[in-house]
Amino acid sequence: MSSRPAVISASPKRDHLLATAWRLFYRDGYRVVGIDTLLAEADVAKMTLYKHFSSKEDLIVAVIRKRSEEVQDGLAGAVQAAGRSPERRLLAVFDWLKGLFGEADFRGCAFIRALSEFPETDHPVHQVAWAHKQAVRKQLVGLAAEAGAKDPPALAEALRLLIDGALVSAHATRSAKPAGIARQAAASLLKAARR
Amino acid sequence: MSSRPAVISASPKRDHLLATAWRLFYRDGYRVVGIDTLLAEADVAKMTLYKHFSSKEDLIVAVIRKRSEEVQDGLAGAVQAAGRSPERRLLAVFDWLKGLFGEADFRGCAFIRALSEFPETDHPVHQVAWAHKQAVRKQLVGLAAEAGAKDPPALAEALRLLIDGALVSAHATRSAKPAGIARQAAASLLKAARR
DNA sequence: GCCGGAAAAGACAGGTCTGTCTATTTTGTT
DNA sequence: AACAAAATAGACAGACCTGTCTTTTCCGGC
Repeated sequence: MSSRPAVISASPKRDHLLATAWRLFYRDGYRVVGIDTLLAEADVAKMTLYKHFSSKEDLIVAVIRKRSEEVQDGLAGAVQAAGRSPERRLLAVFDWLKGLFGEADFRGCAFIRALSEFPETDHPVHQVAWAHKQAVRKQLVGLAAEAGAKDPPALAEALRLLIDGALVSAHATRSAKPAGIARQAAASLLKAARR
Repeated sequence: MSSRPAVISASPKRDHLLATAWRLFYRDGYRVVGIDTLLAEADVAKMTLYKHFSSKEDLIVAVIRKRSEEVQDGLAGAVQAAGRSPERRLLAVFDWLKGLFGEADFRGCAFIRALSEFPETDHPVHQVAWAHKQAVRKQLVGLAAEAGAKDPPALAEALRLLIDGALVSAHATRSAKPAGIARQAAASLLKAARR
């Protein structure tokens, strides 16, 4: 018996589809990009797609889940690289943001855009996008606690507001500046939250 | 000669179309709602729509512009009703937000959703939605200056990040709580910005 | 009662969309 | 070389999309 996993997952075609779908969905939008466009771009047959994903919606969910993991890993890496100072570790989140905003193909937050394109809160795409925001919130609570905040969940929540706002601003202005504004505000909030 | 304005605007049919379009676009999304659905809901003929608007895109822009005026007026009214204390006037923005979040049909920020559905920054819909955010920013700069902030534009920018973040959070959680979090953070930032 | 403009009704063109199906070809393993 | 699994090409259904066009109907002012 081969060691093939029970769930159909690790497949080169599947990965290639996910990567291409991510690129197009993020660039143009989840709804506006059609299956045929995606297949032409990926150079993959339609039946192959529907063998790996039950529907376009299912594909979108998978794309968002994968991106969520990448973002969480990137964030955790940036925090770890920031050293041991709890304050610096917390503010490293905003430096990481600045880097993200500076990328040439930055088009805003894929998760906020998913929440917007699928505004019904019980829609699977909406829910998986929101699950990402909650995962980030968890990371922030840890950092806030480390940094000695009196009420870590409260500080984390405020920081998330700053981050989401910065993501929106950076998208529309095509600028990394909002990261700096958010960073300064975060430092101020942290100071106040320690007292 | 009657006092009809030069620009074809104040028409009952046009207003009715704008109102219906707003309701459907805000509930379901700008792209997902088709012209035919809108016309059936408004009980208006297709040619009537295309007599008042040159295209669907033109209609979306008009809807967003109208909503922007309403929001700015609502905000200005809430600030004025808050009295003369500059701090209270500034924080009234967040109380107004709380009321907005509590509305039964609240579905997030129509402008952020427009920015998300039309992610190209030079798209007319993207630009008109961003113009709204800048108009709100102007109002905030005034309030920040009144409240004695050292750098009013900087404080206003930070407040806008909090507001946009709260709008996203309130949408996904169907809760008015983010308004309180943002209000508290805003009060803290204001205190720090006065020193 | 009549006339003119606004609106309605509905067909139409030319696309696009998702998802299914079949038949053929490629690929990897033994 | 043979076989099985995976992927391909391409047609297809049935629905939807925006925008245009023509014909008919309504309605208010004179």
